[in-house]
Amino acid sequence: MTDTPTATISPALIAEPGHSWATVRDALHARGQRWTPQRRLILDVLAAATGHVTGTEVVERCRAVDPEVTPSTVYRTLDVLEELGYLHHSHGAGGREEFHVLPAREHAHLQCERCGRSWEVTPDEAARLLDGLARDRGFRVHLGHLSIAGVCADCAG
Amino acid sequence: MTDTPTATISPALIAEPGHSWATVRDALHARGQRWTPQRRLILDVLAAATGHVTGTEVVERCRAVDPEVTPSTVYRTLDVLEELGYLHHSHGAGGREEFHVLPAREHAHLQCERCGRSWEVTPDEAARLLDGLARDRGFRVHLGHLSIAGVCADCAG
DNA sequence: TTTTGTGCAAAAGTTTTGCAGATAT
DNA sequence: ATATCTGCAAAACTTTTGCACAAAA
Repeated sequence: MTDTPTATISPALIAEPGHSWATVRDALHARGQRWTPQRRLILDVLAAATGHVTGTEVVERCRAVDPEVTPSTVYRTLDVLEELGYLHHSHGAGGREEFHVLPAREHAHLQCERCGRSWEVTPDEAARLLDGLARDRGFRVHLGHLSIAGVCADCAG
Repeated sequence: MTDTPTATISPALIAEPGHSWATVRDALHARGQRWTPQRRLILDVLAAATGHVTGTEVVERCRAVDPEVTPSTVYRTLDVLEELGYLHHSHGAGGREEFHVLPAREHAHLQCERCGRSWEVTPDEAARLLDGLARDRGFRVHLGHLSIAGVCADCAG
């Protein structure tokens, strides 16, 4: 991994600034915490991330917009947002943390080891496995933390 | 994670030196590669690891036996062994690489987020999920790379 | 004004790499 | 003899932490 392109980030990667983060802001305030420009930027980046992003990616995309933003701020904010429940993280193919904004329903990720693309796996699809593990072992799977690696249809040829 | 105990490693963690690694040695030779004391030690450590170990753990356990062994040697050997197919790695709760010697049949891991214990998930148990993904999406899951996080029966109370 | 957040810089932890010398074949 | 391995040291990379100053409430 020597290729860490500080490339220009496509505008599409940053959510439209008009997005209302009122709920998050209120949740922060309810805990005596602050609503800052940096936190809004980080949320914009997360919201624009289709599926998931690594910590490094969030840092890069934030810095592409505002070079003043530092890694420490990003990581600390990701922690806060996860505590608030607006964010989950799992571990992708490279073993790096992958964050995603909490969607309507929790889902797992399917990740192709060859092309790197990823898809969501809904609770329905995973139901049989989850139910089986719950029934046989009493194990409750944390679906949002589940990353399934393999080879996708296209790459299998 | 400031606690990296260089603690004495229980003898139980190292496989009996009598173990025959003839197959691995032959596979190495078949590729023009060398059979070295360091590689044998690393295999002993891996074989004694119940289920999985992180790269750091392999390093520590090797050094507990022979302090001369260096991280670079361990990581390079792990790569070689994985290329040969004697080893697989996945990513555990902390996102760190977890290696395990390739068992008779490939299996996934179930890992409790509270107590940290882990169990094997057999292909049978995961079959429904795997078959579903293969049928509906043409996605072939890499079972040995699958680490399922959640809460175990004991911790759920 | 008081507490929380930020940027900076430095550290921590894991894994990788370059290289000269050692070793397996 | 010769290509592969090893140990050492240093680097790469991601993530964390301490601290003084800035900013939010």
